[in-house]
Amino acid sequence: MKLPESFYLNSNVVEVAKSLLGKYLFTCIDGLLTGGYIVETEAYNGGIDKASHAYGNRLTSRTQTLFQHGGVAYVYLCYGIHEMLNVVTSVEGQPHAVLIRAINPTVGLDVMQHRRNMAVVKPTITSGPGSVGKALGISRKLNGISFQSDQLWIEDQGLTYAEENMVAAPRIGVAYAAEDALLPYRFYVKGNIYVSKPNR
DNA sequence: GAGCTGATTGTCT
DNA sequence: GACAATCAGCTCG
Repeated sequence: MKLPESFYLNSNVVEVAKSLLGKYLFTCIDGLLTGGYIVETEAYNGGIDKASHAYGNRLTSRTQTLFQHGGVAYVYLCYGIHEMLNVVTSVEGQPHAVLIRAINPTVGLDVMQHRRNMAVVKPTITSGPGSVGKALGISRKLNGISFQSDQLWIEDQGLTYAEENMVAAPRIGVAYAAEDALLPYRFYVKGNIYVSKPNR
């Protein structure tokens, strides 16, 4: 069953990032179903987070999606190559989002393998935000789409993790964000092979 | 309009 | 471990 709209309206984006661990993310692009459960996320805490694109409530054509109500996708291009998927949360006007950094694939492995041009399936197939985007067929055409749609959605299939199996750590690649780079806004499942950086 | 930078990854040494 | 790939947004002029 799809997560209800209310799940995404929580104004505590850090809480949402943590509770997304173990949730199943699916895409159905060009009629091809792919998905798996989320094992790594990062929270971006709206206008007061120097690591966020919307820091200082900066409103541009790119960031306007972040200001929408929770439950839509924010997809953007990084380094000119990688399409990254975020889950927009909280109420309209609060640019909160959760970056999906890694999933444990369960459905459509052959499709993902083809999209990634991999001769053999390796854990890197969905490890890291750029890899997740590519494997799931995410493109900027999905920017602003609802997580209640039939192209992109998240399900709760009853998978949960105990506190000791979830790790909170500083985010990746945000050194420019000064003191905000140290915040423990990255969450991952301890020991899962799809987590993008070494488990500690 | 030029110049720089980034929520990264794959490849080559 | 270094670095190229490649483009949108931001800052200045």
